[in-house]
Amino acid sequence: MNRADPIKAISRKTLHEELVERLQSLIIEGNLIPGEKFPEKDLCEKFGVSRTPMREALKVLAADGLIVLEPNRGAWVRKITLEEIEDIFPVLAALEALAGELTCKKITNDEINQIKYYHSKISDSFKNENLSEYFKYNQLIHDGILAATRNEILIFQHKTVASRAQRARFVANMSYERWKQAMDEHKVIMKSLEERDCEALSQVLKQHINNKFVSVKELFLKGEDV
Amino acid sequence: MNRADPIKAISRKTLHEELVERLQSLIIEGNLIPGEKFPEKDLCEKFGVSRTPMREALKVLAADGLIVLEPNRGAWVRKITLEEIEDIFPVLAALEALAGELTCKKITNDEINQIKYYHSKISDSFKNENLSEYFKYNQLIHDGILAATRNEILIFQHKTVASRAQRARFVANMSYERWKQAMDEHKVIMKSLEERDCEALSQVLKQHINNKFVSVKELFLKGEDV
DNA sequence: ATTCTTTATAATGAATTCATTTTGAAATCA
DNA sequence: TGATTTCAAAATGAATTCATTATAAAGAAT
Repeated sequence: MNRADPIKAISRKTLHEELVERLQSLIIEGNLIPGEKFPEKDLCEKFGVSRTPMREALKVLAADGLIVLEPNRGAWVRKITLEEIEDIFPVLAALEALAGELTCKKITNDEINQIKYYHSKISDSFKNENLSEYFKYNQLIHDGILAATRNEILIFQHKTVASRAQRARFVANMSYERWKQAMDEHKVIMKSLEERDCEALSQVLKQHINNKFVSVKELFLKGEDV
Repeated sequence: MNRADPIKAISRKTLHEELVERLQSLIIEGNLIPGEKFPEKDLCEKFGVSRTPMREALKVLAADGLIVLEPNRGAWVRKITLEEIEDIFPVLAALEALAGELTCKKITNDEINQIKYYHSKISDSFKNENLSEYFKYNQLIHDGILAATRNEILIFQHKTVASRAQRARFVANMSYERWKQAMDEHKVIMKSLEERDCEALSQVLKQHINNKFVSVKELFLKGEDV
């Protein structure tokens, strides 16, 4: 599949695919409460589908680890524990480090320019203290780096692990200090990318995740909910 | 969940769970031919189940990337390409490297002794040129190292990626030279583990995968089937 | 003969139905 | 009062049924 190919195949979606996506968003964005049981019937009524495609979707989400299915007992959104956070971030850091190495070797100048644009936007949002804009461009930058690795397996695994991290509501919170730190890290990310310094990029991406790890863990211990 | 806990919860399995496991084995062991279509009806008859649980299982396998589902067209075992092999192994190497780091810090003496036992068995199987025994104990050693990381996310992601690698039949083939090289690597793995040298263990596990990568790639290019 | 329609068959998508298990409230007993 | 048992209602597991889409063979047209 050529990335530059402007013609994309028309993707026809089955109900269960649609449901997987919608439910994933609901869970990641925290609209379904962890630990709370949700009966199939209610979900089916909300989405206006029968139980068959809904149950298919639930199996997929369970395989991804977003929900827990107990035979004959039903589905729960998986609770986030400190232990899970401590498991997730080192794996995410390792995947980001690899992404840094690979991206450097594969990224095109056009792609670097695109990310430079996002970087300028993210600087603006920091100056304007616009947090939701920050998250938007942060996501675009990191997705851009991942896509440039040209490694479908890495992209897929990263997405899976990142979505589990995302569920910690704390990921979307930041102290001003952490925000400032993150901006400094982003500067180093951009610099390493432009210089195509693989080692440096790999290291700073890993450090970026590890610093976020520290920040998320602090917020989790303070909040102690989710 | 405590690993040492001798009492395991009785696991009642639903049909679809059973099917996922059985189909996974069939695919990984190469009993279902990549690229070949398999109609639901045939599978249902073979396993003696109705379409409902079978279809649930297929969705899960598709989410794991073992099969491809096209709406209204059915299911295929995903073909392995050179590109996929080249994507898989670097990710696997990164995960193994992380496993090495973590294991060193967490592994108990009992667990090291258990792995030492497997190592003695694997040396025997090399001497006796018993390849299937070699693979058996190789699997046990690597599973033991993963389990000792105590990182459920890492264990899960590693399993997913490793199962995709496993599908390359070539993984289960080895030249005598490669086998000898692998045995040398195993010696270094054991030494690093006993000395709890994190850095060394991480490096040798990564190298172990990268050398396997080279060997698998060669066999793939020679064979050019699957 | 080759290509294009047409149409019957088969396969998949999704809703419904039936069977089994869980759940929780009412009834019973200590 | 509190614990245990019983049983009806609700939820889930799985099979069946119905609807829609793909497939491929037969016939028509060039």
